[in-house]
Amino acid sequence: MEEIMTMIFNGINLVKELEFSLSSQELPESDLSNSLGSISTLFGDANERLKSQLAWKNSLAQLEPVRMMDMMMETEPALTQQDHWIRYPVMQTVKGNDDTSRPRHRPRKKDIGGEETVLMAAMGRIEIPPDDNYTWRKYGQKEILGSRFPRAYYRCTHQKLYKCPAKKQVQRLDEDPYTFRVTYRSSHTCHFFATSLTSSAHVHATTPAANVPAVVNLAETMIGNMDSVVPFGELPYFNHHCLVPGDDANCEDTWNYDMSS
DNA sequence: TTAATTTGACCAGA
DNA sequence: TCTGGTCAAATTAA
Repeated sequence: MEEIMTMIFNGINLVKELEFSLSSQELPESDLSNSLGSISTLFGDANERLKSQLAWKNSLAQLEPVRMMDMMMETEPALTQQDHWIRYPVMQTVKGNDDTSRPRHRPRKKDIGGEETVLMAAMGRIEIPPDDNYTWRKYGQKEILGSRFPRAYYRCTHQKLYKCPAKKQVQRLDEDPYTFRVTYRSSHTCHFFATSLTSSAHVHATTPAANVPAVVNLAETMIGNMDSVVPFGELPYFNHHCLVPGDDANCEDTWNYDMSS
């Protein structure tokens, strides 16, 4: 983090130098271009490093939320709960729901299948939840009774193309505007992820929590394409076994973390 | 031009 | 009848 702060301060110094040069009108256009390029590169690099750092912490937390929380509390016990969420975005499962009762004309939440609600911290003090490595398309927003913030409704971008039923709702918490309650409904069947198509081929199907894609995607960001590093079969994968095709209610979903198989 | 977002209306369940 | 979830036309962004 210190390195990132140093980069930011260096960028600020460059801006100040540029400002001074402009005010004294002693800067040729070629130097102006170089100066702007340096500033842009410096802030861009700092931003990228920051994003990588946050994504890394986020993905670790998604793998083992409880253990990660314990580890972080051990190392920084003085942090408040809110500071903790802001600094280390953590995904916490709140509840599950597999109610699949009563068919209706228009598919409603109880028809769609599995439901999982997680709490996700904003990436810093901004009003958007962290990326979960899927591409979503917003299809609605509603003011919710008793809530200060509206609820946003998203469906998978690939809904039409691949008939992917995945949906999610995002709601900011009244008590903590920097925390989002994200409710995932139905699993992705599109098998594609926002930024990594190559790695997605290794994942047989997807789950709402999307843990593995996040890790694979992050690893690719850090060390390049996983194809050249991790042989197929050594990645954890998701089994989606249906007795009746299309009948999610009677499917068996399991993660296989056994690297020896 | 295409894709995504916004937003008011509509629908279904409680 | 109220509320939450979805639709779809209009608008905006890329």
